[in-house]
Amino acid sequence: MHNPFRKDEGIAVPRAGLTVERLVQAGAELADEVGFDQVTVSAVARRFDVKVASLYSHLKNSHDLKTRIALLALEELADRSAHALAGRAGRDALAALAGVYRDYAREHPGRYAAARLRLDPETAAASAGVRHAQMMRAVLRGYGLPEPDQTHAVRLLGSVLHGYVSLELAGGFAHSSPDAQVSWEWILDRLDGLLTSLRPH
Amino acid sequence: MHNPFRKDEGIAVPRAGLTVERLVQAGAELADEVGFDQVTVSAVARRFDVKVASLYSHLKNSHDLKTRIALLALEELADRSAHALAGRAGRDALAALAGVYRDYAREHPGRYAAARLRLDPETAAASAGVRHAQMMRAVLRGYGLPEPDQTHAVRLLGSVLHGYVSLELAGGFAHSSPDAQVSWEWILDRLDGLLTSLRPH
DNA sequence: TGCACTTCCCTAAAGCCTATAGGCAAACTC
DNA sequence: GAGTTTGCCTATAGGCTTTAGGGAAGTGCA
Repeated sequence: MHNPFRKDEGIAVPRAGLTVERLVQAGAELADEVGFDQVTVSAVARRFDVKVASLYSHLKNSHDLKTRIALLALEELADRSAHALAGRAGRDALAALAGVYRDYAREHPGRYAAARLRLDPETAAASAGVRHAQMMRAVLRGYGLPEPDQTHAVRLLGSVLHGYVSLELAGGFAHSSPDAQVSWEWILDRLDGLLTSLRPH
Repeated sequence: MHNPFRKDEGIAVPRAGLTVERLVQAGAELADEVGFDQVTVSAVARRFDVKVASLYSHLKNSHDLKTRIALLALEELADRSAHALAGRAGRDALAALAGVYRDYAREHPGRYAAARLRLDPETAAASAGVRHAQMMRAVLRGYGLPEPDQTHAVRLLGSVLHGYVSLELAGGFAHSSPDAQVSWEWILDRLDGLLTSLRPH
């Protein structure tokens, strides 16, 4: 697979070149293919055609692997969000951010599930989760809401995005009309209207 | 625990009285205590002070156990919802339904997680999930929305409820002001206002 | 009451996963 | 090229899942 040399029946067995980064990357791919809860140290070892014990010099344990995959997913999602938000404001920014979440979840369901992993406070504080919060606030700042409305709106927006994407990923809207895409746009329109109507004048 | 007789060092070892119902009930309690993903056939067997293999005459496999816990949770949640909705309409009904979801998730986090388990189509179709959909539509019917708006609104409502409850359960709103309760009410108010404004006149 | 039959929980065993300890050889350092 | 470090290995132990088969407690009927 990743290192064809390792399966040779010859005498020389080159090293597999394992690094934490490669392991986490492989774990993320595995998550997208078979589901985040199916990601296991054993499965990743199998991908590299290497014995399981070999991974334990790179990873503390199974939870460590999953946490790192979660952090990777949060980074990727934050990067995409930052890129999509550049130069946008208002409804445009809202739609861009929402689109990033939805697309990421559909392209990388396993990673998206990983990003929902509950992190311990210190890890969370050092993660890209902070950037997510900042960007969400940035989008809402465009609507000029006073506090505490802005905070409430952050929570509403977070709930809608996460909730919709989760339900769609779980197949909740499949095989029923109207198409999920139409509802998505309808929801964004209503959300935009709501936020706009909250601006003090 | 459930059957003190079984640990007696005496000769007679009475039967444990295992039934699918008791196993599922114990599994649900276990889920609330240690998390749904920690629910295992072994752990349930331990609760009844019984060997693991004994459970396999009552349960097909581990997945069967989890599915049954999910179905139990869906039933309980649907029952509570039906009770809470009786005689209510409009904003009242909306708040009642939302309150049931939120309270259930906080009282029974493991069961709530179980309720989010992805069921195969036939199982889902025969589950209380159907009642959930009906009740959500019933709440929205009170707002007199035309189609396809009503469907969009069902999806929005589902997303907000599930999203908010998930995020709160994951600790997303803990240790930050304003209090999650305040945001919750704010969100319900906005949602009610939004739905009301959509009614054709 | 006695006997057959069913039900219930058991022991045994195999397979996969996590995790730790210790070993040998490849790769780097000087 | 010798010494050190690094990287992947074997071996091992414990936990969870699942199947196969056995023995004893309960049930029904003569």
